[in-house]
Amino acid sequence: MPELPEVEVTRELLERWLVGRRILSALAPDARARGGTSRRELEAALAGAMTRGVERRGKFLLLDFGPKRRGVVAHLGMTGKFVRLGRGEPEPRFLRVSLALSRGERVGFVDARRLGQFRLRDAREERRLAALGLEPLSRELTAGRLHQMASRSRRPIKIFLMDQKRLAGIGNIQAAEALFLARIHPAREASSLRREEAAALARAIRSALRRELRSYRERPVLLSEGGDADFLVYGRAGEPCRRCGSPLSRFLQGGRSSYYCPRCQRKCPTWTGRS
DNA sequence: ACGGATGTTCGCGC
DNA sequence: CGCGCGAACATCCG
Repeated sequence: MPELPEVEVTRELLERWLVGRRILSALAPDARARGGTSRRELEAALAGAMTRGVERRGKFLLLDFGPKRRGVVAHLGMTGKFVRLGRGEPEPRFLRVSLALSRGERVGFVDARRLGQFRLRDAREERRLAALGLEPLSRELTAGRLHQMASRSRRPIKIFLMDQKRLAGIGNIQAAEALFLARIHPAREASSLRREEAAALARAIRSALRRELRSYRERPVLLSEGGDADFLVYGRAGEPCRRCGSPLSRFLQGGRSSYYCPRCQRKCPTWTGRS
């Protein structure tokens, strides 16, 4: 599930696999889902490139080949992943882009559903990247800024959290996990959050992301196998809440599943301290 | 067998 | 501009 933590761990992998190594040739039989760079252009631009660095912005991965070459912007979508193939290793299904390195090694972008992207950077990509909101793991995320942004949105807080123009990198799973940690009901209107709730939420977001990062770093097998880490609430409808034991609930928000604990995450908190 | 759900983003309407 | 919905795609599950 490619949200910020998985994308960050993928970035670390790509850094180890690619930085300082030359791409001898590239094959992109099926790199584009809905527009993007043409196959010829991609292959021509990547052949001979030396990878200088791999960055992450929100859920986007950026390959840097130095000032003389166009970089790559990649997005995992829902099913995208990067794999490393040794000499003679058979190609996996749904291989979209393959980068040949020395010693017969290859790094491949695999994406069954083709909702991911692997494109050369251009003006349009720059605009998309520039439109991304703040990095939730950086100092940019403060209680004050979160409260200020939330106070201007009438959407449910969970939908708000997943808006990449506000915070970059949070998806359906991490939104559910963070709201559980902060004890906030996912359907609460964003602008109704009190200052201390926003502060708790800012801490919860960092905590949920770090927890997930740790889980992927410890067991990177989860990445390649597409397995799930164990979540606090996501995907656990009917199972007991890890905090209070009540059965967790599921409902639809914007067409996507939301999970929460009806006891820990009240729509009308009774602890506001004002009544 | 078939309908519904699955982590994503984008573009189109209001 | 804010917001909600459906599309893009392929697979899996009951």
